[in-house]
Amino acid sequence: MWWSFSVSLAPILAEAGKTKLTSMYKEYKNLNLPEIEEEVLRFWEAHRVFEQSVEQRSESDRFVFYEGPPSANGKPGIHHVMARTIKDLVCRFQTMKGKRVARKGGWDTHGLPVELSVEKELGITKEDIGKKISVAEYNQRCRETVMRYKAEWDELTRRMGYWVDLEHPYITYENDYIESVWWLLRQIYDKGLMYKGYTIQPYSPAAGTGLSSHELNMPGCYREVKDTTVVAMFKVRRDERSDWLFDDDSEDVRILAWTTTPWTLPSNTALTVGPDIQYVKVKTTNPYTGEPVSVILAQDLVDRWFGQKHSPEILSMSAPFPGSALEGIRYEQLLDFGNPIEPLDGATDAFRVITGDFVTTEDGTGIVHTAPSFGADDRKAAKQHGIGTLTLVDAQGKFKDTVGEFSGRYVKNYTDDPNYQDVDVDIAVRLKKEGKAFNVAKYVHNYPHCWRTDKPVLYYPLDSWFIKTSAVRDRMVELNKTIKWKPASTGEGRFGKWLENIQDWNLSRSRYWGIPLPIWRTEDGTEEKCIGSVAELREEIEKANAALGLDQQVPDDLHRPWIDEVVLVSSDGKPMRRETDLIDVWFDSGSMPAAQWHYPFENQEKFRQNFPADFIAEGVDQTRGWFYTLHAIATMVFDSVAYKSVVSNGLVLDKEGRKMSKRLGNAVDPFDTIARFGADATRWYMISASQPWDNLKFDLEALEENSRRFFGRLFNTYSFFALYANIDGFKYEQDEVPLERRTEIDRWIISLLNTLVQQVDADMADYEMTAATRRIQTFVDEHLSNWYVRLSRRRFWRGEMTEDKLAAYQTLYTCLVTVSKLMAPVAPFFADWLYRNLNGVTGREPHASVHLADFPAVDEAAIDRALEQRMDYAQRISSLVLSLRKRQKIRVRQPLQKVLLPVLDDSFRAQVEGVKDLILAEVNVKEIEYVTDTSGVIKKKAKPNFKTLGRRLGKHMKQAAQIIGNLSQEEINRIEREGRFELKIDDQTWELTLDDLDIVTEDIPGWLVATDGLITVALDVTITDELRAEGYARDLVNRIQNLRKSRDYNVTDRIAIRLERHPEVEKAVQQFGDYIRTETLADRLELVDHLPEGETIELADGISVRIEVERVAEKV
RNA sequence: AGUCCCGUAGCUCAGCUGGUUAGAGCGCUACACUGAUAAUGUAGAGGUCGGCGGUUCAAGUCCGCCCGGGACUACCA
Repeated sequence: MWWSFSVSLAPILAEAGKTKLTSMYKEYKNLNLPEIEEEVLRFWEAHRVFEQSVEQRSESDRFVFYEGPPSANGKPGIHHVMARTIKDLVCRFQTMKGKRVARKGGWDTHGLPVELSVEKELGITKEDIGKKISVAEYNQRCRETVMRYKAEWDELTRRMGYWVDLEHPYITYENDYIESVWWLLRQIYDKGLMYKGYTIQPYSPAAGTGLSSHELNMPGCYREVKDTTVVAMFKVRRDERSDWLFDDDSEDVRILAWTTTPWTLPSNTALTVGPDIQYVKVKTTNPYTGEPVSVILAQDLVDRWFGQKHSPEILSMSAPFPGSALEGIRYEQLLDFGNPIEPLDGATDAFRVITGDFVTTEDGTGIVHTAPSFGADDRKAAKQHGIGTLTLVDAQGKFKDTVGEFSGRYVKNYTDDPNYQDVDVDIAVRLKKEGKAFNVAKYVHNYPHCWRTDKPVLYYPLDSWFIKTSAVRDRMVELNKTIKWKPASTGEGRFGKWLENIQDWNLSRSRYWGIPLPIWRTEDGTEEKCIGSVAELREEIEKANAALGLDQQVPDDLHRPWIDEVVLVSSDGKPMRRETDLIDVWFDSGSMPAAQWHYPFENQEKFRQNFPADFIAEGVDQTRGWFYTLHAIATMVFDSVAYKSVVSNGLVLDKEGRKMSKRLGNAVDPFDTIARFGADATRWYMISASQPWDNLKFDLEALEENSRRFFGRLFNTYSFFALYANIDGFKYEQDEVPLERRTEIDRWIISLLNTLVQQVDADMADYEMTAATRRIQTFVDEHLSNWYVRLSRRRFWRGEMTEDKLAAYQTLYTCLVTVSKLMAPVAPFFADWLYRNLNGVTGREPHASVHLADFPAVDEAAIDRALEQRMDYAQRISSLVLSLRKRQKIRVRQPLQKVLLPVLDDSFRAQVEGVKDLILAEVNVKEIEYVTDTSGVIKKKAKPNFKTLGRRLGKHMKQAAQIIGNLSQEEINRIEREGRFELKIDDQTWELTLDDLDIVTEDIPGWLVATDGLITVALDVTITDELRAEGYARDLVNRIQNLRKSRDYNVTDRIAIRLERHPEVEKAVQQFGDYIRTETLADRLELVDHLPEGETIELADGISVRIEVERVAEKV
C-alpha cells in the first residue's frame, strides 16, 4: 500500500515496572487476535504481570473472591470459559479500581464421578471394592485419576487469560483441608446440629447402595414407566369411633386408597387423610365380586372413580365430612402375614387412620396408603401419630420369607430374570379375589431409576447422618436477604424459596473416596465422639492405646481405609469405631472459605482478611450446590454470609438452543474456538451477546461477526492513528491542547468518552457487564470510528503540525488509551496490546501493562450534554440530507447550495449553528438556511405530551389527543405566543402549558423534506452550472487520487496533469483549477486537445476523458 | 409436581419506574464513498412484541391463565 511505511517491528521492550519506549507505533497488516494473544501471554508470563497486579495494591483494601473448585477429572468445556470470564473480569476490574484481589485456585477432588471413572476403568462395581481390590488400592487409583485433566485445565486457564493462582491452590483431598472440614463439622456437631437418623432414602437394590440426590438427577434417571396400580379397600372396624359411618349392622364400609407400588401394600400400617379435605361415603358394588359395599373417598374425586363407562355406579352418597372426622378409625390389616409391627420411635400401633398435611386431592382417592418403611412422608406422618411400621422387603429388593406366597419374590426385576413375574400383578389378583380391590389399572408415570443399573429405585429406610439445617432455616433466610444476587430472581426465587422449606442435609455417603465422617461410636451407640482436629485425634488415640493396649498412630492419610482402622475408647473403656460413612462432597467445597487456609490451625489472619467473600460466580446449577453449602456452613459456623454478592450465569447452549453434550456432538471445543478466534473475541462475545444469567446460544458465526465488528473496527481505528502518527512523529510530547481550544468534534468525543467512563464504571461495579460491553462497543463503532475518525480524517493527513492537528492526535490517542482500559477486564489481551502499543511510544504512564493501570476516572468537567445533543443533531441532520440526496440520486460529490432547516426555538438554532461546518462538510452543501415560522412556509403540527397529560386527563385523554392533533396553524401560533392553552372537553376545562404539547414541523410545502422525530430538513436540489462544475472538479480530484494510488506514488510526490479538452471539464478546470492542484499535489494542470496516450477516466453523467499523470519529483 | 429463567424482524439481542411511529447489529436488496479500502457510509424490504383474558385514558412493559424452550429441586401416594 503506497502510503504506508514499512516499519521494523521493535521487540517488546517494556520491562516490569518501567517502560522503555519504542520510537514508532506498530503497524500491522491484519488483525490476528490469536497471534496477539500469544505474544501478550509471553509478556505477562515473562514479567509476572498477574502477580504484580495483585501485589502492587494495598493489603488493607481487599476485594475478596472465592474460586469454586472445578474437578480436573473431566475435560473443560466452553461453558467453563463463560463462568471463568465472569470471574476474571470482575476481579480484573476491581484490581484496576485499586483493590487487592487475591485469587486462590482450588481443585475439587472427591466424589462420585471420580469413583465411577475408576470403576469403569477397572471394570468393577462398588461391591468389588474390598474384595477384588482393596480400599487402599482403590483410593490410590482415585487419587491418581482425579488430576487426570489438570494439564488441559491449566492450559485453558492460561490461554483464555483467566488470572488465578494455580501455584498455591487448595486441594480437597489433602490432610490439611480434611482437617479444616473436620473442624467445621465439629462446630456444627457441638451446636447440636448433627444427628443420626434412620430415614427413607432413594436406594438401588440392584446396586445395593443408597443414592445421592445428585445421582438421582443424572440425565435420564427419571423415566416413564408403566406400573400396575391398585385402589385397595381397607375394611373399617366398627367401634365407638367409627359407628357413625355405619347405616346398619350389615354394612361393609371400606376406605379407598390408591397406590402405584402395590408391593408396599403388605407393609401398610396406616391410612392418611387430609384433615380439611371433605370426604364422602358412597354405596356401590364391588366391581370384581359384585358384593354391596360402601367406600370412603374424597368428595372431589368421586367423579374419577364413578360414573365412567366401566366404573361402578353410585347407589347413594353421604353428606360430606372432613378428614378430621375419620382420624383414629381403625381398619383391618389388608394383607396379614402375621409379621409383628416394628416399633417406630417406640410406637407399635397400626391400622389406624391418621392425618397429614401432604395429602391432596390431585390424584388417587384423597387417602394415602401409608407404609412408613417405603416413603418419607409416610414415615413422618406415622411417627407423628405413634404408628409402627412393617418392612417386608429386604435390601436386595425382595420380599422377606415371612410374606406368605410372596416370600422371596423381587418387587421389581432386579436380577434380569427373563421369567420374572410382576409381583404387583399377583398382589392385585389376590386383592381382587378377596374383594379388597376397587380398581386395578396400568398407569404411566415418571419414576427415578438407578443410572448405573437402569433399575427402578426404591425408597428404603437407611441409617444416615444429618445436619439439622432446618433448625437454622430462619437465619439462613435472613442472611440471604443481605446477599446481592445477580440476577436477583435467583436469590429470591430459586434459592430463597428453597431455603424457606429447607430439608435436613443428608451428609452420609456410603463411599470410599471422600472425607471420612469424623465420628466414632461405641457399638451400642451410647457414646460418640466427633473429632475436630488431628491433634485431638492423636490425644484420643493415645488414650485408646493406653486403655486398650493398642499401638495405633494417626494415619499419614486421613482417608479410608486407614482412618477406619483407628479405634478410640469410651469413657467407660469400651472401644469406639468410626461411622463408616463419608461426607457429601458438597460439604467439601462449601468448606473452602476456611479450609483453603487450613483454618483455624493456620492462617487465622488470612482467614479474617478473606471472609466473607465480596464476590463469587458460578453457573445456576450451583444454586443448590456450592452456593447453598457455602451459605449453610457459614451460617451455622460463623453466623455470617459466605459471600456478599454472587453472579449465577446461565447455560451455554448450542446455536439451536439445545444443551451441549458429547452425546449430541454439539459441544463446542473451547481450545479450538480460542485458537481460531482468540480468547478476547470469545470472552467479549459471551459477555456482550446476552446477559450472563440468560442462557447463551453459542454461535461461532455470531462470535466471528461480533469480533469483526468490535475488534476489527477498533483495530482499524488504531491502525489509522498509527499510520499518521508515525508520519508526523506524534509522541504526545507537546503540551496538552486545552479543551476549550479544541474543535467541537474533539470536545464532543471527549465528552462522550467521559460519559462512557462514568457509565461503564457504574455498570461494572453493579455486575452489569453486558451493558458495559455494549456501551463500549457502541462508542467504538458508532462514535469513534464511524463519526469522529471519519469526519476528522483530513485533519490527520493535511499539512504541517498545527494546533488543530495536534489536538486531533491527542484526542484520538486519549480515546484509544481510555478504551483500552475500559475494555481491559473483558478483553485483557487486546486491551493490553493496544495500551502497550500506545503507551510504549509516548511513555505517558509508568505502567508496563494496562492491567497495572488504574481504571479511568471521569472528568466531569469534560462532559458537555449540550454538545452531545448538538452532535446528535448533526448526525441526524446529515443522515436526513443524505437520504434526500439518495432519493434524488444526487451523488455526494456533487455540491448543493443549501439546506433548509425549520427552527422552532432559538436554542435549537444555536445548537445547530455550533455544528454547522461538520454538517456542511459531511453532506457537501454550501449553507444552511434557518426557516422560522415568521417566514410562513412552515407547516406546524401539535402533538399531546401523553406523559404529562395522561395523569391529569385520565379517560379524556383520547379526546384531548384528537383536539390537539387538529389544532390549526393559527391556534398553534397563538398558543406559542401566549404559552398557554385552554382545553375544553364536555363541560370541563384544563389549563395547558407548552410543556403539555410537542410542536413539530412536518412539512415545508414545495420542498423535498425528510423528518426524524422533531427534526425536519429540506434540501435545495437545484444544480447551477457552477455547482455542476465543482462537482466535476471533485470527480477529477477523486480519479486523480485513484491514479496516484494505483501507481504507488508516495503521499508527498508532486505530479503533473494533462487533461483532454472537454466542455464540462474545461469549465471545471477554469473555475476550480487551484482546488484540483492543491488536492492532488499537482504542479501543473494543463488542458490539451488530444491525448491519445492517456488513460480514460469516467466522470459523472457518463462523461469520460483522457488523462495523463506523471510524477515530477520524488520525495521521500 | 414445585420454583425460577427465557419466548420482540430470517438470525442474535435492546427496550429504564406503562405514554402512542417497537429499536440495533447481522443477513438480504439497492446504492454511495474511495488518502482507514480484505475498510467505511446511506437507503429499502422485513414485526399479530408466544396465545388468551384482565387492570388502565394508555400494555412489549403490570396481573392471571395457557402454550413452547430451558434449568434446578422433589418424599407424588
